[in-house]
Amino acid sequence: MNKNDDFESCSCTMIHEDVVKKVKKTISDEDKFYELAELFKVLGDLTRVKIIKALLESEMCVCDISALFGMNQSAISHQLRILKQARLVKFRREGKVVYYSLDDDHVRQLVDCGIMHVREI
Amino acid sequence: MNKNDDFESCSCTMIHEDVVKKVKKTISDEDKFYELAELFKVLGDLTRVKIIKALLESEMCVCDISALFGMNQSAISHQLRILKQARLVKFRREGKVVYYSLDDDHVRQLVDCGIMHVREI
DNA sequence: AAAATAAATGAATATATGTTCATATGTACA
DNA sequence: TGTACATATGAACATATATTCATTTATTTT
Repeated sequence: MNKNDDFESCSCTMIHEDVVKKVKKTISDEDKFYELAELFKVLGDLTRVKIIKALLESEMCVCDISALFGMNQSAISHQLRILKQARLVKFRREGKVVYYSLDDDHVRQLVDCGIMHVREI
Repeated sequence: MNKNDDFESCSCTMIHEDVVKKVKKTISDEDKFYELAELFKVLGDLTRVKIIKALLESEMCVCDISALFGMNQSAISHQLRILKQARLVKFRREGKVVYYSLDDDHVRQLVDCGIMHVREI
């Protein structure tokens, strides 16, 4: 009987079976980790981080965000869609203009946590 | 004189000049945002998030991490290098075996913040 | 010194992702 | 109803990235 029997096949020899078993118990829910990685992935882009940082200051429309960063309106729209899908931003329409803002305070906390790590912005 | 003169060229018309100017002041340091995005990008991968979650529980060697996730030793090594470069993990060597652990408590906070957003893991 | 083992690294490949361009949609106003 | 403008969307392209395979490096043991 092989030491690796409880785990998926892998070219490695397990060295500390006790540690691996203990840790394995705590990370059972793969789906949740997928979601967590997806969340961080959404924040892991310069354009999107900048958009979020801007929205931390003020609600803004697509045009103004584009102008602020000197970027294509389409590029901003695409990124806003990704932020929207991740429920990081929400929007409201007023005539032709669509205003975006942060969806909740978790976002602020999350960004602040990140800033703490890279130090002062 | 064009409204956009203070900003890089962009196909858009700025709508709320006051808002854009106000926000622009607060996001002057582009480099820091780049670092912030890089940090989130590093966390934005399923394998790396799982490694970090494992290391939240216990220091582990490369072999054991590989066995835990049933993944190639090389794949894990590559990912650990990325985590190392981002100063999210540190390591110590003991003979042939290299043990990895989290670099500091910011990491824990950051992951906890993320978990809060995607709800219970 | 040679063999064995844990980990790291480089190259290759397949996949994912961001931006641009062109165009469509939605709204206001003449 | 037609024009103008703000935004959204689809396709294309270029770039970035994760994993695998093959190999190398570092360390221990015989």
